[in-house]
Amino acid sequence: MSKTGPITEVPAKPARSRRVASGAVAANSPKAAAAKAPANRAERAVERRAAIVEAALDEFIARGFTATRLDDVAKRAGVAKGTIYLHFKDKESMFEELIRTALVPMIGRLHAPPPSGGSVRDMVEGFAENFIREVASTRRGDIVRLIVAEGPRFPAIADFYYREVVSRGLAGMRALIELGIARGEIRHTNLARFPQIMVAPALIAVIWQSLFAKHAPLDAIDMFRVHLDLIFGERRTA
Amino acid sequence: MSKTGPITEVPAKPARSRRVASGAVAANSPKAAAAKAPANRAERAVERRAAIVEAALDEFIARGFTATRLDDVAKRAGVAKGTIYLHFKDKESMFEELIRTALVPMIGRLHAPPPSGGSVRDMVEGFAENFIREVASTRRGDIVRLIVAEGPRFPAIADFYYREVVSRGLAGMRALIELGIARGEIRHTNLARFPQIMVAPALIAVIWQSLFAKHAPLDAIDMFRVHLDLIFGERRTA
DNA sequence: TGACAATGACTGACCAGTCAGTCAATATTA
DNA sequence: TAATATTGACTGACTGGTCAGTCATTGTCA
Repeated sequence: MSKTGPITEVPAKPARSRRVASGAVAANSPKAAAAKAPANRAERAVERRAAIVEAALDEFIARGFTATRLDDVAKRAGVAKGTIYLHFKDKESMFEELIRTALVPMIGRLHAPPPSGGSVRDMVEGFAENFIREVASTRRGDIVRLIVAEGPRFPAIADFYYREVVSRGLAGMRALIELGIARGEIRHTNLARFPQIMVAPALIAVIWQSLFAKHAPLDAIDMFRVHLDLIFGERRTA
Repeated sequence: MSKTGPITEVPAKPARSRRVASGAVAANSPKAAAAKAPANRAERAVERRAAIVEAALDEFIARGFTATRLDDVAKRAGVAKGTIYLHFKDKESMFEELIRTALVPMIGRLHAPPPSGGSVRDMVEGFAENFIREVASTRRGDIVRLIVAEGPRFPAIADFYYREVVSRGLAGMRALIELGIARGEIRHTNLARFPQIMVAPALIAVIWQSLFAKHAPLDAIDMFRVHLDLIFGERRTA
């Protein structure tokens, strides 16, 4: 065994082909660079960097840190390997920066102004539906799995994740729970001690999707509603 | 970066030293081989295999599949690298067999006769306490994390885990939930549709322990009791 | 044209897996 | 029982392939 591992193959779209053959078509005006023809250097550099980030995330998710080959990342990004090193110091810092970058949108959500209208249950339910739709069923979910997988070997990443995502998320959830208790929607006052319970099914859904979806699909949103019924009591009609 | 990675160092006890220098001490009788002097070949082989399994599990847990070096496993087991290949076909099948072997005790638990006495809540609580004590806080928990980490790259393992552990565990839990519903202990009949909810906090605890324990210790058993309160209603006194 | 971006062939370290040789344990013979 | 032969478990140096990271060369923009 050398090439053929247990690793599920990654298709690797060939990325946009190399530059359009030199002198061809001057169809678009020199300045009005639309989507296709990248204008100046800086712009192109940004574009390439994005392509690298994109490709690297896909590879890291599919193979994990160690098994990912930078040659593959380069090929997938449509770039030479050396180009990667114009943007990142080495594989390790590239990985860390990637994860950090990928988490920013999630962190953004946590700060998003909670739509204070409606019941606490509606707030939690809306939040969870968002989370499940945008995380559990997308590549962001794989990032969470990636953190679980590589966290112990990258303490810096686990620390960052705890600080920026977990502790903030739990604090927000705790506040929401306390609001629910104050309003009389939630009767179990102990729940505020373990906000983890509130989000547990959502996380289970993330893991389930990437490991067992093909064995037994899981309707995460439906499951979460049942979970909320436990906490807030059975829903009226809806 | 070549040797010094982000990898948290693993101490690696040097294992028992090579055979005691030839003619030394005949302190113990030739047949009554106690713990120290391994008697015949077969016995020694079994012992060595066990040492390899032990060492390999530690390394795989600490570093993951790809980053684990068989040289290190051999060193830790106090054995030459070639010896590993007397017991396992290659690294990959070694990994798979290890995981399978490590799961057997867990599978055993799932089949254990449920102590039918007492309430359903007591049964679940007893089961969960066991699980948290024996899995969440031990190396078995790391194995669960390892499966989450490597599962997507080892479909065979994910399949095995689903078939032997997950589906059986959930089926058992569903039966328990239905019993609880029949007895009137559980009012939310929908819970039987998602037994995952029942075990979610226990799994969260497993992941929490290996990623965030040092940031914020989590009393998993306490948390699980609160979770059960949601399902069965607040506990009387106890 | 000068300055910088991009390339990809190359290097050296690393590691899974091999195999010829060793030697303690066991079997056989005298 | 002692001397000798046979076995096969065990070893570890070695091979072949892989891959992170480098850098001289080439291409491109302003």
